[in-house]
Amino acid sequence: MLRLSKKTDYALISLTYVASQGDRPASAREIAERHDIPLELLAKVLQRLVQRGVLKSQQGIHGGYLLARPADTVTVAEVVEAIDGPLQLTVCGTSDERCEQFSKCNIRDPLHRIRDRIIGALAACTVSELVNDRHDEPVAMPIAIGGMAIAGRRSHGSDH
Amino acid sequence: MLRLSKKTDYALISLTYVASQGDRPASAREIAERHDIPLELLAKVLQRLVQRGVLKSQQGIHGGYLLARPADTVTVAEVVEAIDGPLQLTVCGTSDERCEQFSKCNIRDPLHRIRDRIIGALAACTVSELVNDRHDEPVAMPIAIGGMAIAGRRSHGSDH
DNA sequence: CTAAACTAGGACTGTTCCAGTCGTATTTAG
DNA sequence: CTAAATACGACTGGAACAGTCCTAGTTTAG
Repeated sequence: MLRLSKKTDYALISLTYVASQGDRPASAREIAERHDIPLELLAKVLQRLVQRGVLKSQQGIHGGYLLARPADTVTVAEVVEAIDGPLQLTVCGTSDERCEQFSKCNIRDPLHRIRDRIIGALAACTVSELVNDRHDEPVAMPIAIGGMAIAGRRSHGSDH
Repeated sequence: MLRLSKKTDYALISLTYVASQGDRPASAREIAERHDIPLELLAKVLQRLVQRGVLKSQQGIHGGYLLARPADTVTVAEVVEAIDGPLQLTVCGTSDERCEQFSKCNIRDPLHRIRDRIIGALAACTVSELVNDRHDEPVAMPIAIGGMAIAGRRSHGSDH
């Protein structure tokens, strides 16, 4: 354990990409294809980032996502919490939740301090830094990757 | 995600307790009862810590576990790695393992740096510190004498 | 020598929770 | 009106963790 969820991973990848695109809105489909991420899953991640005020969305046919705030104000810690919820090192909450073993737990406080330090490590990195350190082709946009990129269209109500 | 496994949690609790008992070996049963941990599961955790050279065991009827090294040389990072294996923030390994999305991943290096910082946070805390900060009834601790101290089993200790 | 209490360790089951999918509604542009 | 996009809830599958069971080997007491 002690790893990021895939959703959080996808969120960071997406934010980095969106930030690298400046004012041009990036659609979920575009992000998914460029990074090999399941579209439907990615969509939910992006929507949650919108709810949390990290991204803003533009609906409609030429819609997509943009950063809601400057890239250097969005920390990795914030993204992790937005997707996975508050960081808890153990099941018996980090604060004052109750668990049967609570009173018998001899390492509550030190663990709490370690948690704070981990959050600190996550908070020390912003999306802006992610963008600067990425190694990513800026906007090449390969239309055909080993065949029809759009071939995987899902069935929609054909003739009715 | 981004939480410790129960096993790691149990390992830290056990090490803290074992360390607090000085030269008296603590049995798996004793640790399990005092902290409400399933005995069989705990046993495997302790065995792994022996294999990793963190604990040493004493077999036979009055057997149990002792620290294999001074408490201030055992870090939380080491315990986490002993139980959960090497820390990986994402499935596509932190180093040079391969995953399909690897080449398309735009946040590899920053994530790697964050991982190092987290390990640093874990390495900064030793079992010795855990012992000092615990809030645990020390169980009648005439350790200096060693040998005969048979700690009574306490079923419920509700402090605070 | 035998029984009891312990460690050692493999095999097995149960369960949770993440990852991914599906279906449908809504918005926007041409 | 239709196509392409966001929005969102409900559902399924599966991997990995959590926990159990069983057997073997070790040491001490009587």
